[in-house]
Amino acid sequence: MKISTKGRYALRLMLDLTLYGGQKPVRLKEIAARQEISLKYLEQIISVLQKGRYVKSIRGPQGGYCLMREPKDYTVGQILRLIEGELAPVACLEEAANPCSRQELCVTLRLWKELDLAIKGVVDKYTLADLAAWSGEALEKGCCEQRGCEQ
Amino acid sequence: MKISTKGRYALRLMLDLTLYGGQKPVRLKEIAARQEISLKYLEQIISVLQKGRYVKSIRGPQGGYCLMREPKDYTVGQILRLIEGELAPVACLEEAANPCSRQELCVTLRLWKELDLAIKGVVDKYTLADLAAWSGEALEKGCCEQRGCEQ
DNA sequence: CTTTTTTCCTATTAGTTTCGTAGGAATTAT
DNA sequence: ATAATTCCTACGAAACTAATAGGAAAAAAG
Repeated sequence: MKISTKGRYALRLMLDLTLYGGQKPVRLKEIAARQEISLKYLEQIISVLQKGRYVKSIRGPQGGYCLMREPKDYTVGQILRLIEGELAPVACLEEAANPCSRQELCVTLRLWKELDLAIKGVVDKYTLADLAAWSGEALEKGCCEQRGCEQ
Repeated sequence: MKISTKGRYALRLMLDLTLYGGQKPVRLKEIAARQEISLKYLEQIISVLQKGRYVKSIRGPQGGYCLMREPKDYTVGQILRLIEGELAPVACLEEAANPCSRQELCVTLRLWKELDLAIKGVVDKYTLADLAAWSGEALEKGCCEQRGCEQ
C-alpha cells in the first residue's frame, strides 16, 4: 500500500512547475536540481505527463516544460493515476460490476469499496493550487530547516 | 497502492475462522477449500498470524486453528498490518517525526498524512465482527449468485 | 505401536515491478 | 556550427509477489 517514487516524484515535479513556472518554460535540469531527483528519471516521468497532455514541452536551448492548465485544474488524484494507474486498493474495483463468487466476497468487497472512497476522497480533494498555497504557508512559518527525510 | 493477495487472503482466512470456528478448531484444509486458496500458501500466511498471536493452533488429527480473541477485538487494520507491514502510503510516515528537507516537502507530507488518516479511518473502524455481520446480511439478501471475481 | 492427519519449517522459483542508469537522436536558440 | 535541451529506447540490478515443494514434528485414532 505504498505510493511509488514515480508517483511522488511526478507530484513534486508538477508542484515545481506550479511554483517556478511563469511565462518561461522550466528546464528539467533545474527541477532535477531543486528536487534532488535524477534528470534521467525525471525525463521518463515527464514523458508520461506530456503524453497525457498535462504538460507541454519546448525543445532546444531556453526550452523546458509548462503546465497545460491552471494549477487548480489538476487534482492530486489525476496526477497519481496518470503515473501509477488506478489507485483502487484491490483490482476487483477497477472495472465495473464484478459480481462475487463466495459468501464473504460481498463483505470484503464492501470494505475495499469504502477504502477506495476514502482514498479518492483525499486525493481528489486537493489540486496543485492547494499544494502551492500550502507551500506558501510553509515558507512563511519558517518550516523546513532540518534535513533527513527522503520525501 | 494495492493490498497484496497475502493481505486479502489473511483477512478472508480470519473471517473464515470467525464464521466457521466454534468450539472446535478449524482445519486449514477446509479453509483452503472454502476460500479456494492453496493450502500451502495459507500455511505461510497463518504462520504469521500465529506468531503474532492472532490465532492458536492444535496439531495432529482433529487439529486446526482458533481465534485467540473475540472477533470484535480484531480490526481489519491490525490484520493487514501484521501481514503487510505499515499501511502508510509513504515510508516517511512510518517512523515518528521525520523533518523535511525541501520547501514543498511539508506540502506533500501534509497530503500524505491526510491520506494516511483516511486509510486508517476505514481499516481501523471495522472489526471481524462487523465483517461477519455483513456476511450474514449478504446471505439473507441472496447475494453472491454470480461468479467471475477474483477477490 | 503404527498409521494417518494435521501443523510446522525452510527452500526454491518464475514472474513482475521498482527504481533507476545509459547512450544517443532530434530539435532549436544563439 | 555549437550547445542546450527534449525525446526515445534499451538495459539492468534489486526487491517483491505469489506461489510451489518437500519433508519434519506432533498427536489422535485404531
